[in-house]
Amino acid sequence: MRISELSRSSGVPVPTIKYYLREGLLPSGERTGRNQAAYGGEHLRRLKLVRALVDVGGLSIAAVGDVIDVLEASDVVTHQVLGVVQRSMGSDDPPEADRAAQDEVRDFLARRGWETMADDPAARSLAGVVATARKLGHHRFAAQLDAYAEASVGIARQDLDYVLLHSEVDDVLESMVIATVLGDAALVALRKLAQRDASARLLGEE
Amino acid sequence: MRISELSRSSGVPVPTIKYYLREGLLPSGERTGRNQAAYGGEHLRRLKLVRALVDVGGLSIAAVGDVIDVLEASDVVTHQVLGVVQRSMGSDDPPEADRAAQDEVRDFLARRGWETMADDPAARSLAGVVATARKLGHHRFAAQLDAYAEASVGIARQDLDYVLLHSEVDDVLESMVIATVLGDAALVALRKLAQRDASARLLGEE
DNA sequence: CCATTCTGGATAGTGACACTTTCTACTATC
DNA sequence: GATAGTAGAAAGTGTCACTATCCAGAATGG
Repeated sequence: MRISELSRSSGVPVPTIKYYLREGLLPSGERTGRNQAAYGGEHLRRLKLVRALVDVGGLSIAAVGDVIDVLEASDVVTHQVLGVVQRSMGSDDPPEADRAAQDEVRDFLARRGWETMADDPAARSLAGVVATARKLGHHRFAAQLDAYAEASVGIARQDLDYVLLHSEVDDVLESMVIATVLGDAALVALRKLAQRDASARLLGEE
Repeated sequence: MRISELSRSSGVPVPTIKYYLREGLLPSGERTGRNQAAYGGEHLRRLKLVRALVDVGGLSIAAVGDVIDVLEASDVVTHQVLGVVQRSMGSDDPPEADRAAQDEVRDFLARRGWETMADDPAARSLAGVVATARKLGHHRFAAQLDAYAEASVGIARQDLDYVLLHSEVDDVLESMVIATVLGDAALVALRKLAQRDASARLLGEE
């Protein structure tokens, strides 16, 4: 497969593929001459993954690069990939949390038995969210966290089941990346639909 | 309050405040002279809201403008604000869904009794997610939707409760905006924490 | 054989975005 | 009366994700 066919079957313009090659998001094709190279199914597959991460996951090109690096490192454990993917998906630098917000999040983590995750980036961005809520006068927002967490636990169990179910079929690591990124997008969309449904029922249509 | 004090108490640089004024994100202060204006608490409050939408919600300046416009329109109903906020938060243009993905989402909506929301942007982006999953070889991803939806319904109920609870205290519309945007960020962070917890339990630490 | 199309690789340019900088002509304050 | 601050306008900046242009050489169709 030459680059034009790769472009045709992926829908990604040739110059963009070249750009991804330059950025190390795609391995270079097998050289068959001074200015000729052949690409295979793995390239197509990788290209689709990159586009999914960018288009659906909203990852920057640099973040996709980090994910790819982890996928290609051979000595990486499943549990670690999750961390890298999650970090790549996180916001660049969450607003800093003041003491009160940090305390609320610390208490919350303690209630759930999640104390060990206090310095996880996700916990920090959670503290940032709570701090922002407080600055906006929404001091009771933190009380929502328990309900959100309850739902999240159910979702996470689903996520794990899904990944483990696919562990024979495919590359587990890639499945984990895909499930994490697509799951996020799906969940956000579904929350919107559920909100609109609830809102329509309680507050009346339009 | 002059602009420098507004800057100091919000942490937003003066030139940025001027930029927001130009973009209509902030109403102009009350003129007290040819080149002097006074800003009040409502300006500070608005400024904090703008920063929350940008920093936590990841909204573009244009999207924040749309939200502000709706908040300032007096004849708007609660249920409509939700739609505008949700649209402002959505990705610009989700990947197009092929027939198979559309069918799966249609079936899913029918199972939930959500047929009426088939042309909601959130439903479209959901179809885009499913289509992307299929392109990546994850045909069973759509089966996850029911579990996600179940969790989303619980979350949405929480969200509504929260907004209605605050309907006396504050501006309901603003509460809705804040709860929707911050809730999204909180939920995404919590899913990560829950995933890491589940992953640590099932797959072993580190 | 030869005109046209395509190739990998390098370099430079583009458009959107969210600010920043700089400017001018004033005004407030010490 | 020197210094700092102000509104408003215009131009500039840095980042990002491409996109365009070149080039020498290779593939392909007639």
